[in-house]
Amino acid sequence: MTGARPEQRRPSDADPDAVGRRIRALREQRGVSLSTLARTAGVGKATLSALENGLRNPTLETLYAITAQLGVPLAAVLSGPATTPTVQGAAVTATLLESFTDTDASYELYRLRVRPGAQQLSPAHQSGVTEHVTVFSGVLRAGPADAPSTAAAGGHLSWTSDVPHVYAALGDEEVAASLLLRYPRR
Amino acid sequence: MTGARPEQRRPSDADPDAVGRRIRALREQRGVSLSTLARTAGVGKATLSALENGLRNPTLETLYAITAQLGVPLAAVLSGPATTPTVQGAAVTATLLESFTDTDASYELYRLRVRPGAQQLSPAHQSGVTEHVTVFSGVLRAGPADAPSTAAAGGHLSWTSDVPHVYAALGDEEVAASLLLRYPRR
DNA sequence: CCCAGCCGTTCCGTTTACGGAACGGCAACG
DNA sequence: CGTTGCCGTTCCGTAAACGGAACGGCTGGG
Repeated sequence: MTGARPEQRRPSDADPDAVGRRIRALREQRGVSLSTLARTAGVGKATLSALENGLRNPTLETLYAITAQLGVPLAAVLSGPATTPTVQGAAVTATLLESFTDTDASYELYRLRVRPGAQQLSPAHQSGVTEHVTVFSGVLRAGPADAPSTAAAGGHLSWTSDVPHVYAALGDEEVAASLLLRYPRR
Repeated sequence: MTGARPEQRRPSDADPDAVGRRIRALREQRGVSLSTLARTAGVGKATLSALENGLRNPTLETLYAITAQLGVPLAAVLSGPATTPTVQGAAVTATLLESFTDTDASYELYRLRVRPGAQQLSPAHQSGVTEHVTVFSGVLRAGPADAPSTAAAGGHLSWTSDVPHVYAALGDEEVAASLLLRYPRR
């Protein structure tokens, strides 16, 4: 590095490690080999390999060639949902992905993370609010406080949240899930 | 359509000229000089100058340093404001909100819009892929082509998408919904 | 068993993005 | 006028991102 400045680490926001992991995940999800993706994207295997392992700081052109071939926007491999509002609770972290309103109701779509070994009780919402949860990973126990249900990866739960309700991760794995809140128009 | 990944993209995403113009616009909008921004962002004036004039292919690190100093997410200079990756089909528009991978499977969360008066048939996915749809508004008829189900606002449908499947909006109202695709790890 | 083919990583020479410094242009001031 | 100060651009040596090729590992076939 130029100048006699102490090496500054920037592990957080746009670190090459996270970008590399996302690219590798997208590639493997499509069942494509590194060699093939490198060839079809028009970049060197050395480049793609180093990039996926976070050993390089790619140029925009390289990143674009790869994400274009993967069929995702460039932003998809950069740091996650940027500057989105997040709610933190005892056991649950919720990130708002999108909100939506139509004539009958308004909706809020959240990304949920539930930490293991803790439970979170939420007070009742206004009457008529429903919650829909789809579990990505882990085992989730959630629902009305007096009658929660359990769902594993791929499962779906829904309930009317006009009574107090709970969230808990069973086992010692963090639960990832999506949550859709539906607020009927009053 | 859910079979086809987003393949279209706006060409401006990685156009160094457009990126440079957006950075220059953001900088001037804040009334800060090129020299000052370069110093506070910790990049060379030569770099910033060349970048703004579209003469270089910046690295991720450089872009991040500059956008962080400008106080905007990196994605803000890659494409126009509020652009999201979108797949268009005959009847369905899908916007990727988030993708997620864990040890067992990977997930893609989409925002769906289904136009009334049309129907869309999607080919089978690889074996084991499941789709979860939660309807925001309108009435959706969707599922395996030989046995689709119907859901109204607040309802939820899910099916295994290793056979051809259909999407259609019943009535004359557009359907808004969320779609979660789950790809088991092979 | 060997060999062919593909995998992802490593090696290495070339290209190029990088920042410090030098430059010309412009405005303010004595 | 010269001088000073900041502007954005250009020059240039260095560090590093790049792709081609070579490499070792694994798998399937003869």
